[in-house]
Amino acid sequence: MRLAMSTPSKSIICSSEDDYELRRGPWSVEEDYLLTHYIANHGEGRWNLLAIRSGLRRTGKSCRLRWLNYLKPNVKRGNLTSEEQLLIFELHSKWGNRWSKIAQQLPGRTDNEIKNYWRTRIQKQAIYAKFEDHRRAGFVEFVKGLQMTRCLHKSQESSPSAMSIQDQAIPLPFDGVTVPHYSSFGIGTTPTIQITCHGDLNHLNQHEQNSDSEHHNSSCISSSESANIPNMSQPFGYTTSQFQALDNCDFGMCLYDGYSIDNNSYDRDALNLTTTMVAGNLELPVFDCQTLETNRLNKEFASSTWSMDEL
DNA sequence: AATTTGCCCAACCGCAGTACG
DNA sequence: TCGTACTGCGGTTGGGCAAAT
Repeated sequence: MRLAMSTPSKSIICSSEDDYELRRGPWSVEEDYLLTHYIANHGEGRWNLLAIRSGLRRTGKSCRLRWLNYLKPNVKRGNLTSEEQLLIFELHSKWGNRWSKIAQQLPGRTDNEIKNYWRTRIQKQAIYAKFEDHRRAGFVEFVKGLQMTRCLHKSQESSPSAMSIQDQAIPLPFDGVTVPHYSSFGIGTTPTIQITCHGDLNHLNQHEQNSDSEHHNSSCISSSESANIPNMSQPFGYTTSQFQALDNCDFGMCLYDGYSIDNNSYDRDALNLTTTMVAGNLELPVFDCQTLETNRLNKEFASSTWSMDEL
């Protein structure tokens, strides 16, 4: 048995002594057609047999993977929705790297896709923040904390005269952050988006007090709201500079009824995002965390205004 | 404009579990 | 009961592409 790089379509051809060549690498259109056609006529399963009878010079495993991850009709293409992302967070905190199990809860999504999503977008961020064990209790809150940090940066960007909060050790109110009731929104209903956070938000208040008064309402957290909040806990102790790096995660869109709402494009008048204090809890919007290029998002943030008034 | 860098994702690999003769 | 083949899962790799330099 030998391995050789084949020139056509850069695929690798594995040639055995009996001159039977196994193709590897990217699938061609013809191969896709052969596989789809065969399965349409004979059904799935018996992958090794399928690989032989269909005329594909692929292993059964390769055929199965291609079918399940790409060719199967119900496979969804494109970016994960906000709802799917949050569901992944929740399920991963519950089950860990059980990708196939998680994928079962996301119709049309493959374990491979979810795994890739996690690795490229979430795990990377967690490692950067030295939060390597994402199965540890609180990782979901960590992820949501990223969302909140986005909100803080948002407020900063919308208040040009505000004091810089970079490099200040600002404790983030992770504990008690709860999932918003996104799943209960009905089409056509007015959602109340909630994030609850326990603790002292006076540092945020201080930041606000240093802001120009005309931008005073631009923060996600108003002074009045943070006035009587009990002491803050600091479960992870991230500095804002850490989170600014984490900020590269694409938390740039407001979750609304399961749809991603671009900061610039949604109809703000149509939104009724209530921000209320309930027993020391503060409600904040939830952000999408994927799908758009980081730089583009940053530009969008920089150019958009997103004040409490608008909310 | 050319080159480098980093990201994303399709595909591969190895292992474990299951089915079957 | 055992051995083999098949299937499924999770981890890893590498190519393509776009952004950055």
